[in-house]
Amino acid sequence: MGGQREGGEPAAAGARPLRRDAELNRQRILRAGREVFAARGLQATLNDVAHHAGLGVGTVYRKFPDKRALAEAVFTEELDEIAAMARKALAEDDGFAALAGFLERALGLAAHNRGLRELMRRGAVEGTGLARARRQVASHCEALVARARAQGALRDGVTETDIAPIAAMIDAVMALPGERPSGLWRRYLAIILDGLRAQPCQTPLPSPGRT
Amino acid sequence: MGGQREGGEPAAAGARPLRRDAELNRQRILRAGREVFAARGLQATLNDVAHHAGLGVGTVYRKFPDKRALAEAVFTEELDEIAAMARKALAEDDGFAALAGFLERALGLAAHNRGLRELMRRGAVEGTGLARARRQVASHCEALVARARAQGALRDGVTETDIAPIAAMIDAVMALPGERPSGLWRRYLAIILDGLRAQPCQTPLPSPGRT
DNA sequence: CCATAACCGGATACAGCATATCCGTTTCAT
DNA sequence: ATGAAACGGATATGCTGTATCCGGTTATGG
Repeated sequence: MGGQREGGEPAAAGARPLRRDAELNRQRILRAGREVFAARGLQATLNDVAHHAGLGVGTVYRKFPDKRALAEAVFTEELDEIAAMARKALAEDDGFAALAGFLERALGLAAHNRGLRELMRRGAVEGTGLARARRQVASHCEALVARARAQGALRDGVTETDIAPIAAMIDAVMALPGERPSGLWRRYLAIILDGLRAQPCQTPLPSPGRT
Repeated sequence: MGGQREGGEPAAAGARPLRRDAELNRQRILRAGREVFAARGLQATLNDVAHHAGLGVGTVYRKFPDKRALAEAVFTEELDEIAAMARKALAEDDGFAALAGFLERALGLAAHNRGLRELMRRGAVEGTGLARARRQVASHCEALVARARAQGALRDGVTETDIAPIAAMIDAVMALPGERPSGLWRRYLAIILDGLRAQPCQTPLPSPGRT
């Protein structure tokens, strides 16, 4: 799509294939990018990534013109994974359970990925593959909401525009200092999901303690 | 308390009073600090504040050793206002309404104060007057929750430790790009409050549009 | 009105940081 | 073996926010 090679396996067609070690390093960098961005967020340096990959900075800058390029490559993949989750949810029968389950799974993924969360807040530059993946996810969410609504499972006034704010709220809980790796966010997601149902309902709350 | 004069009127006892113009400028700076921090957040520069106050940078640095000092002075006041709100709520009869009303009012205040919100996320340096004010607010929240709970108004498992995450969530909605000055947050606060009640209940949702 | 201590203004030195480059060295491929 | 490709990482660059310094100004008491 863009100017960067897809995350897949070998080099793309048109261009002369990379030397074997070079291609290997490309993979290493992508991997390291994933890990570093997940752990330290988007503000991580390409130097960080390089070091983490056991490579020199120069190597990284030869493969990816700048940080944006690498981040885009990395997160487009991850957003596509989420889009796939949504598609799978769309196949379930119970519209509300599908929506709820998707949110839980997608946010569970984000829980361990600070970079991804930061990306949700900010927003992608238009025209990138990343923006495309983003729209993809958004449109699947719409479908999920629409179906739950069609089944009469949603409280009056709930729309697809509620999804982003809800994600933002849960993200905020995840970002809370202290209980980083705990599942505290599930507690609040439960409260919110209860609040989205057509029929008033109180599922048992996940405890404030560990998951 | 700290080493800085209180926000009040004239100079403190012990020290020789400031020259009249100097004291006036002190007020100007405090005022400007409030406004600038509220609008641009804690990352605002003392140079910004100075310019906003119509004063030179040097003047500001003479009154406040650094940004932290000014921010502390400014936000201690604001937190005290919130503590006062909580005390007033504690005087109401209906424990749940008191809690809900307090949250609404306090968050409504935060809605227009980016600096204050950033302060909630981060957390104050221990030992400052600011930390004291913070604890004050926290303890009042505890009391508010305890009372609602004692009146049997709270859903099972809800505790005072839920307040901070809830505030964080609402803050996240306020920080959402785009709908900054809208009252969108009230919508989600309503959902969450419904979820806090002992009896399942659905108050009508504030619309996603303007307030 | 004068003297002088207090105060003001804002140009600028400083420090920290992330980005991106450059080029001598090493590795691959034939 | 030998040239092309790739590597490494020290370092130049640019930017931002912090804080100081000192010549000029203003208030105040005698």
